[in-house]
Amino acid sequence: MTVTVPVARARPRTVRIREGRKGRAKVDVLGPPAGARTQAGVAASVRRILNLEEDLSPLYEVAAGDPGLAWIVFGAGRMARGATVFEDVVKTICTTNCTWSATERMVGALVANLGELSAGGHGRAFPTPAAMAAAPERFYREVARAGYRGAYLRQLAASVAGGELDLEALATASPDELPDDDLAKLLLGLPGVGPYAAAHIMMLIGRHSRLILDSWTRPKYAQVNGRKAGDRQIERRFRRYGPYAGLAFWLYLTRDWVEESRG
DNA sequence: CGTCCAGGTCTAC
DNA sequence: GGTAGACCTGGACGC
Repeated sequence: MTVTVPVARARPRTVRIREGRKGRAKVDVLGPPAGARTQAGVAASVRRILNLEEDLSPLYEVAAGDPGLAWIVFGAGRMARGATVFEDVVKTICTTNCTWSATERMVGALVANLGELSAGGHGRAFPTPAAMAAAPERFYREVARAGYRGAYLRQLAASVAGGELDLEALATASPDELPDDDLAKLLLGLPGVGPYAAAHIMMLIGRHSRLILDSWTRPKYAQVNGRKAGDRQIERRFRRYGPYAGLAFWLYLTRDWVEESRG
């Protein structure tokens, strides 16, 4: 895949990520030669995007004893993410109460109009909080066509740009300093973030306790499971996974995505 | 054409 | 604490 990532105190860079040998990722930086600082910045972004740091072995230990999920232990479970938590939160808000095509339209407009061009001009980075905060209401309404989400996005961007809200810190805080319940409460306080979005964001920052329950996962669970089930019943089924319940649920639902590519 | 609703959330009871 | 209605948008669908 090709993504454009931010680089501290420099233009964004567009990188091509491919599968290398020995399970490694091979990263090519497009455009002008990248110095040491740029390489380090790009590497940090790629690590976050691919979630390379996370140790999922506790999940695999439980999954090994669950016939429905034993297949994941080869190394499944790393959800692709944005380069920043801010990006993940914005995109998640853009998935709420609309079709996937609408999500693509909104996010595409943000990047195309507010995102900084990468060195070499190969792509645009996801817009910074400052850029999104500076965009007028009209942009969200008439260009992004974000509807009522426009106000949420501007408000969120302004809080982050103004320094009152540090979303990036949420990804590095340990469960000891910030328990899942507190994190969930904090996220639910963000504009446009409800139970679905909070669970989704938490999954992306390595807090997998919450199940993402929405109009896609509920029927998908019924399909995979063979029969319908209420939210409480679904949560019971994955309770054995404790802090990994949400990820176990997600993998249970998306097995067909993985089997396709693994054969 | 009108209605419904999609990877929900917010407010007001 | 649980629930009803409103909410932008635009595709899908029935008429």
